[in-house]
Amino acid sequence: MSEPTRILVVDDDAKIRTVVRRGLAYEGYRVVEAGSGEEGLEKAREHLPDLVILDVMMPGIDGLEVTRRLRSSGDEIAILMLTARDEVKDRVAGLETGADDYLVKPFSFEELLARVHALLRRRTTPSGEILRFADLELDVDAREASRAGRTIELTTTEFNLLLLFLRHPRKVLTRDLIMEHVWAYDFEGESNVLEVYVRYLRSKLEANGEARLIHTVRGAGYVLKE
Amino acid sequence: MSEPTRILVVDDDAKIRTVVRRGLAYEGYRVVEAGSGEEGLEKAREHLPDLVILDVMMPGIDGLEVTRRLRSSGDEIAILMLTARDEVKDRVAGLETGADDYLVKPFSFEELLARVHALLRRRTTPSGEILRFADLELDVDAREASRAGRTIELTTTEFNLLLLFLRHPRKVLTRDLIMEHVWAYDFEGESNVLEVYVRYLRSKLEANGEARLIHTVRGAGYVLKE
DNA sequence: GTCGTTCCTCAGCGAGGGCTCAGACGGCTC
DNA sequence: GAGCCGTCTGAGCCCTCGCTGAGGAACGAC
Repeated sequence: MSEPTRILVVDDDAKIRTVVRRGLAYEGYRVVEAGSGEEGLEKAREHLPDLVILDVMMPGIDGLEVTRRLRSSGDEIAILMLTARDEVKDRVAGLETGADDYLVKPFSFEELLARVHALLRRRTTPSGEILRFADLELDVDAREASRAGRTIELTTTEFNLLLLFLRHPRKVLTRDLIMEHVWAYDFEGESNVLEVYVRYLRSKLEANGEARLIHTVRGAGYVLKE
Repeated sequence: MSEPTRILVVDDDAKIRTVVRRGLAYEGYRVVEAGSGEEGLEKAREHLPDLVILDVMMPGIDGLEVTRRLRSSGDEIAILMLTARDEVKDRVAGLETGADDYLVKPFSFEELLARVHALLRRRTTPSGEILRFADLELDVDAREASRAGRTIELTTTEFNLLLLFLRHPRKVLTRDLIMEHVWAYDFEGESNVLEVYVRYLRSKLEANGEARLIHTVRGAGYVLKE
């Protein structure tokens, strides 16, 4: 909500990437590019985008395979597939492997934008959502957490941070990724805000001596796990 | 001069949406459109409409599923379902999942309007409606509140604001949402009317030293909760 | 006109919460 | 066991957000 929506564009055609990137950036999205399937998977892991725009036909790992792997990784990422004209079988295969929608090349930017909007709408947190992990609950509407029944008040930043963890349980989130998502920094100088907020969260979540849920992964980042 | 009634129209057929929107707008309603179930849920969350007009047959999340999700979110929204001709099982299923009424396509606008009026009458002011939260009561007809038995006089604006809170208990309502509902602003310049009225309400509701019910969520908005 | 009511504006203030910093801690490597 | 690097911790600064009290504008009743 507060954090900007991230879109990953995977296409081996640099021209298409550029057009799409510029257009989407102008619309206020954060755009990451990848020129191949391999790079796409890597960038997806690195940035946890909300939406992936994916060309089917690429040398190496193609769009279908990328879709398959993204889906098997468990995150709920929206996938918009770009297919060549008249390649009906591609579109069918795309939807079957798990793409959420497809767009036939060539397309106008407006068409693309319409699909993007539609897909992102679907992704956004549905009403009444309560995220759970172990004995921890986060009521997104009420913006409050609870653990083992006791209510926990959170400040905005704490809430955003915990939300990120709960959306990606059991995944190690790197410092950079967290900073980028919760603080929207491409920060230059060093700062230890993240450590400080992890501490705040821990102290609130473990106030009654409960087990640690946010674990430090030295040299990497943090994970939410039992 | 109470807040305008909001109606959300969810149908994948743009023509139907347009006809319905124009007609209802002419009748003085505020209309929001959505072209899919997903978008419908999103718009419902964003605008908190009083009534949803919902097509059953839609690709993706269909009308039944939308109904289910709206109902599970706890808000009391009136739902009018649009079903294809002769699809009796749809109508039954619709009512079973929680729709309040249905209308068979094709329909005349007058028929639709009649149902809309009927539903809104039933929903918004079933005579003698009293909203409650904790020890707070709001008599919608009399436009007056009471807490722990003692009667509280409210001005129009105070009433509208409290009504909004009582219709969405335990939900954080953003400033923008509240402004939009109670003041019908798409306000440009800054104003702190909202803060002022929250203050008025608080001072009236807590005149005898009772616990706070309207809580500030810094950086976000306000919630009604114990 | 005067009075009362309600809506809204404004400016000052207080504190919540975001962030920084320095030093302590602790796990790894050698 | 020593040293180092990465993380944790406690203290504290400071800015912004929201709260407050006062008062002016608009409106209607009389």
